[in-house]
Amino acid sequence: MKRPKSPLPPCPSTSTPPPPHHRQSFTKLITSVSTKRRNILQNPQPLPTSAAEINWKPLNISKSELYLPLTFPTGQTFRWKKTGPLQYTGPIGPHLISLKQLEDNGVGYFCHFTDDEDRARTELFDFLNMGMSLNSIWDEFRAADSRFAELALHLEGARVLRQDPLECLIQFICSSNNNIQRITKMVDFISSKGRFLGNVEEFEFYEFPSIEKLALLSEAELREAGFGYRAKYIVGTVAALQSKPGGGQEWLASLRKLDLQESVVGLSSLPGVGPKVAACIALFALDHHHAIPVDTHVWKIATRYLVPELAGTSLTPRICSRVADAFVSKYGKYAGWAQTLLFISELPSQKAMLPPSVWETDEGRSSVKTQVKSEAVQETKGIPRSKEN
DNA sequence: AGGGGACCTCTGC
DNA sequence: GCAGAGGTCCCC
Repeated sequence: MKRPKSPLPPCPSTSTPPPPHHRQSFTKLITSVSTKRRNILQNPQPLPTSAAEINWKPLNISKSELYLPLTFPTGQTFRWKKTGPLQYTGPIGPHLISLKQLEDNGVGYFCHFTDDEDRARTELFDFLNMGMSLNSIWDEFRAADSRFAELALHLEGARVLRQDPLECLIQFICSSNNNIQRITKMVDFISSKGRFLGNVEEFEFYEFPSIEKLALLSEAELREAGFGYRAKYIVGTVAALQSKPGGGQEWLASLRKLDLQESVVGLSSLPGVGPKVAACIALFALDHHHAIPVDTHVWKIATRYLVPELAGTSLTPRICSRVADAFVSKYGKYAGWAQTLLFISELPSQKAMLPPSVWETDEGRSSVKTQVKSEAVQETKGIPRSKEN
């Protein structure tokens, strides 16, 4: 087993489990229609999505283990939407779940649409990687790197999710040389081919389409939808998956059992998957916690702090793997989790809220020209983070 | 092996 | 206009 035994408390039993009929009636208020009917759904019913109406069930997890604004809108997944203050909603398999940062230093969840609440909770725990203790992992990073320790003070709770491999693969093929807004639009388009789950706020949510459903997409249709040259990658990758024994799903799942390098070799055989995308899938979906997605931000960090001797060279696969090795040497077997925090700290939205003291160079300081009014900035205003008080 | 350019589209300066 | 967006592919 790659995943260590849970250092966190097991599934918290909700203190006051609502009677089954409660859940049932509540769920019925949610608009949920079959795929066949969804195109006649012109005026979705108003939905009970305001925080006051939702009976949040507690997850026994502190803000330092999971802080939603640093976990969901920071580029790991493009399927989750901000549906309220400190609140995010997204599909996990056939379930539609909202999460909210609660005032009492915890996180609440609510299953909008599921036929099996217990199973939904189990899959939520899995998706949130609850078996991993962010605090323990970060303790090692803090000990190894004072700069990480400084950043960690301000970016508590930036967690790595455990996503479905197929969803992750398709999302990150879309991500190449692309911006978040457009990636989201593309992922939404693909998602809309799956089974409709329901609306929350202005968003429609869908189960991610199966490989069989994805295979119905043509390159022309994807180009029409604005995928550009990535259209042929999607079509090619879906075809490659279908050609695997068992139809691809099995093959993807098997990558979790291989070591990182074998996984990356397998993934890289798919069109549109290079070293960066492969590392993202390995880290965000395949339990390879030391995978290092080396993108432009990480490359900057690496040449500034970690491997200055590589500054000026270009990001070839070989150099890419040297950078990854340097990360693993410094941070150890969960190095990918360190990369995630460092990446987030480079996002303009997050950089704007870090004190200048964490930038050791003038270059870093001057790169933040204006205060960016980001989601996370605003969220942080909502519930002040203790370290900044 | 590794540098260089093309590739879709959209946003921000 | 033109670079840049959490790159990849192809060619030399």
